[in-house]
Amino acid sequence: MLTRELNLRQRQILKAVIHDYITSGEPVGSRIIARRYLEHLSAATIRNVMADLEEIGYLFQPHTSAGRVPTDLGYRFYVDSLMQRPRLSKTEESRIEQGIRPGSGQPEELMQEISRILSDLSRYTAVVLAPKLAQNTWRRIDFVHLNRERILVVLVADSGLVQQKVIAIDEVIDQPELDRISRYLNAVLGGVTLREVRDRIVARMAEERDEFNQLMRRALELSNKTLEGEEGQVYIGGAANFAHQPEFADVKKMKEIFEAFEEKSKLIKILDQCLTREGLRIIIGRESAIKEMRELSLIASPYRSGDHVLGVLGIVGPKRIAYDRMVALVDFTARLVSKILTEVDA
Amino acid sequence: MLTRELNLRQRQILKAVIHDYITSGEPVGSRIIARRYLEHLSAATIRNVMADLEEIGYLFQPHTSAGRVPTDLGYRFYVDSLMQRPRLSKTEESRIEQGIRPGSGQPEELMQEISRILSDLSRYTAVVLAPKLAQNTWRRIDFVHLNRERILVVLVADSGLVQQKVIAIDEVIDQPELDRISRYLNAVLGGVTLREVRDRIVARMAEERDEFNQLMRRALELSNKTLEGEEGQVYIGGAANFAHQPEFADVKKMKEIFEAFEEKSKLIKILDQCLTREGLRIIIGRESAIKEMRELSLIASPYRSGDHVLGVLGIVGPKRIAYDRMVALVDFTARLVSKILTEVDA
DNA sequence: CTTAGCACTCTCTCGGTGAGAGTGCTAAGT
DNA sequence: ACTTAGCACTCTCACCGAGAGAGTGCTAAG
Repeated sequence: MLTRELNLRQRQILKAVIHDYITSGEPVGSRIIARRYLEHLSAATIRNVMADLEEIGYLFQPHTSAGRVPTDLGYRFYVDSLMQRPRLSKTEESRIEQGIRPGSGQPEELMQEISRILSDLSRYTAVVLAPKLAQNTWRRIDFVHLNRERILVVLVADSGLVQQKVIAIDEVIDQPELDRISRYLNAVLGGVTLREVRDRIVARMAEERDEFNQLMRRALELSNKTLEGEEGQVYIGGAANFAHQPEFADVKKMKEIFEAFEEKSKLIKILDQCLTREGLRIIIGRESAIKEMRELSLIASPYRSGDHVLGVLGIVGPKRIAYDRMVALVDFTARLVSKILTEVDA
Repeated sequence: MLTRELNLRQRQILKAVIHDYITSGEPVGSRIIARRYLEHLSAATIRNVMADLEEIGYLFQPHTSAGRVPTDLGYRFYVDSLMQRPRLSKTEESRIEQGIRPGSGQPEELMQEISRILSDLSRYTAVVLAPKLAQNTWRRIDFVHLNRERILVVLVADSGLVQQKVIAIDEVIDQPELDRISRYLNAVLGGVTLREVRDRIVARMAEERDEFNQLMRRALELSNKTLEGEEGQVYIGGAANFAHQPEFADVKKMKEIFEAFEEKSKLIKILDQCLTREGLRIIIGRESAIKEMRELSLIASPYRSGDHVLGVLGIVGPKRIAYDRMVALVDFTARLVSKILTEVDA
């Protein structure tokens, strides 16, 4: 497949087909392209080119006498080589800025706000992967003794976010001892993940050959318990927007999609992939290897606090989504969120 | 309307119509009733009775040559006077008991588990209204100083649930002072809501004529801030189950419903009504005064910790839901959750 | 009071038909 | 050599009408 060997005319026509299909949702014929996009050419000429594009695998014909529809490959070429990246309007930018203001510093609120504003502005479905305890870098840790077996761990991230977790312990540790442990941990903390803290403790224990230092041992145990068994959390906004889309008018398809959204584990798997990479990513249809995403596209970008990637935010929509606008939207939002989480508050 | 003046035969026939409609989803004719439910009567006789029931307003005919469908009033009479209350099977009971085990003591988990098990077993949509800070009675309160303006409030309920909230304060309060305040509040706490604590402080301030006692003043302020601006939280499980239902095959209706679920405020409003009342409640179709619920029924029951009603759990489904089974399911679950939240853990 | 019989009404399914859209191919034009 | 007009062909979709099926209300007889 000579993906990058398209000549100007082929590129123009592919672009036109995709644009038209994105707005209309109906297979687009040569006539429409000739009239609406390339007036100096006749329908017959365009037909020839379209036949070529179909052969390369960029277009597809649902049936003999229908127009053409882009394939996954066609969209891929479009987003990689054809698409321009428009900016959002000032109005939209300020709507986002207004919409995302984490008052309390609790991640839940921030995630809700992000998913809300993304789904409102896109009219599609927003997905946000929350920061994980393991991923985040922390400024402070506190332990609150709840009862004999349970302790509440309070973590304040460098970004100002506050996360909590209840952990179960085997031995009784009283509050003064907990305070000592947190003082000890806090001394090591600062711009560092909990995993790194653990490693440092282990290193220090080795170095000091003091394997039975109770304080260190307990600090290690509490850190472990805190990191233990954490699964990603996804916030979904505007799932109902799928009902707008004519291509999901079929109830079976709708059901499939809604079930996929409820069974969040698959979604987390895809989003996790975006977590490792830097920058915005687009996953089109079958590219995702997940059955339910066959007919969907994901536009997602990681967000950071400082240099640490914390989570992912994005939009899920039909493959005929307005990629250019959505890229602008997701990109702007991710940058804004990163900025908010990076500016350390007093 | 002489609602309770139905004779035996009318009751039998109404019950038969409702049972058949609930399982089949199709308008039921006199023939079917005669064959399947009341073999000693002829279709013609049943037709006469059905005509009567239609006149009273319990049945309705979609068109001249269709069978009958129950009206909201018909369902209402059924659940009030006709329905028996079966027990769940042992298998189901133990599935629920297995499914609801709040490990961490964080309400989120418990709510998730409840909504999951309810939607799994009912094959409809589960709704759970989370406990509110204001409603709950507390065993302990702690404050963790986060930074200049923010404090984390940690509340341990009598039920063992742990809830947190970040509040913003105007004046700087350091950790030792926060500890003093929490000691003071803890002394008043125990089987009591935060609102009552506030009232007691106010009373004591009045009594001691010591309006400028800083400790009390600050304790009061922190309690106020904690209660401030709390909105109900709803957990929804199995929304995709609506797609099973033939009556929502119409995409427009589906969309309406999904949007209603996303816009949770309306749902909260309905559930709040169930919060005040004791015991299980059934709301059928237009009884709810909320447009989106027109075609839906809600079966909900409050759950308690000790004598305090904390929240509500229930099931939303089409009006032709299997009321008897759902009532058993919701009732059992509410009792179980109440039991879990009442048994004080060590 | 119950029931059999009957005419009537309404819906739903199915096959057929024709309009419309779009194509590929061929041959002529530039 | 590329472009375009013309044309036959294919496929879908909306529409129509007929007929089966289901259920009713009414009447008259048991």
